[in-house]
Amino acid sequence: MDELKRRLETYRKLGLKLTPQRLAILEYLENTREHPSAEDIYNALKERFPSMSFATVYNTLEVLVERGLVKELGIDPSKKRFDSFTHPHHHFICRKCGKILDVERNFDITIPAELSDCEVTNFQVVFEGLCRDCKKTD
Amino acid sequence: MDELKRRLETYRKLGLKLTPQRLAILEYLENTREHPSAEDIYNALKERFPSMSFATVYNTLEVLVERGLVKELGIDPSKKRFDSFTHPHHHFICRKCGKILDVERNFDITIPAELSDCEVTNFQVVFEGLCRDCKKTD
DNA sequence: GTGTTTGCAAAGAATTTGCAACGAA
DNA sequence: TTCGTTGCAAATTCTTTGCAAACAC
Repeated sequence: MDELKRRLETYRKLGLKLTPQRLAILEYLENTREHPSAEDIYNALKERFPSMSFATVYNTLEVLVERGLVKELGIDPSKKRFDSFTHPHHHFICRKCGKILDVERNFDITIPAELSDCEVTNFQVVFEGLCRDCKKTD
Repeated sequence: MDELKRRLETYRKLGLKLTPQRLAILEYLENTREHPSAEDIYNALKERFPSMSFATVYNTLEVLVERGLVKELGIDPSKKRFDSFTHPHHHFICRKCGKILDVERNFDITIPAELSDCEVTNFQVVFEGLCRDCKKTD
């Protein structure tokens, strides 16, 4: 399938070795909107790769983040979350269950003057509250 | 001084016991714009309270966050940061040194339709990039 | 006095590292 | 063959917890 070829291409361009584990991690990230943590990824893949270790997940994520293929989110204070959807977009986090939702709307935000001596590479709006499900059981 | 009285008042209203450690932590948080981590707070206070433990810092922070006196920031993926400046405001984080700056400008943001079934309690804009100092040594 | 908070040490989560064996190029 | 990657286990870092002693009220 095309998808696989694209992934192979992507990796090759970055000069990374194409191990099955790496392909699986990238594939998993690209096919979820769940903003998984390292543990989520590990759990999702351990059936297919019973011998895979956490270190591999962390190593791969580190490389992917370095190369800009994946974003590391600092939204959840309890652990890192990862997002392969790198178009600029925004997030909502449920303060009860921790679910993170994408917000794809555009906000018209100009870099404030007080940051004029910083190099601002991007920004995102983080909404916080209760998601639909947690609102019910509040 | 007035400051001390105010802090005592604040605590009393919340029904919290006024231990010297707690007063010191709240005082420290109120007098810094550094968005310190638990460790920063511990280090800053261990001279005055050589016997104070990390547990006390964490306990106190937990209580302060619960009562809304302090905000827990999820901006820094490597650890929790705390902010006693509870007016709604925004942040910039340096992706190199981790410094967090306040951005007090107002942004005109309306809750997007896709979050209409969530209860959005607040939002903040997070800017990311290199601070003035790190820009130089990039 | 009573019930909370402290301090300590130990446990627990999340993440990182060292290193030998492995495998993609 | 070569050098980057994997897997394991151990180490680190950050945070939480259990419990007896101390202290605010």
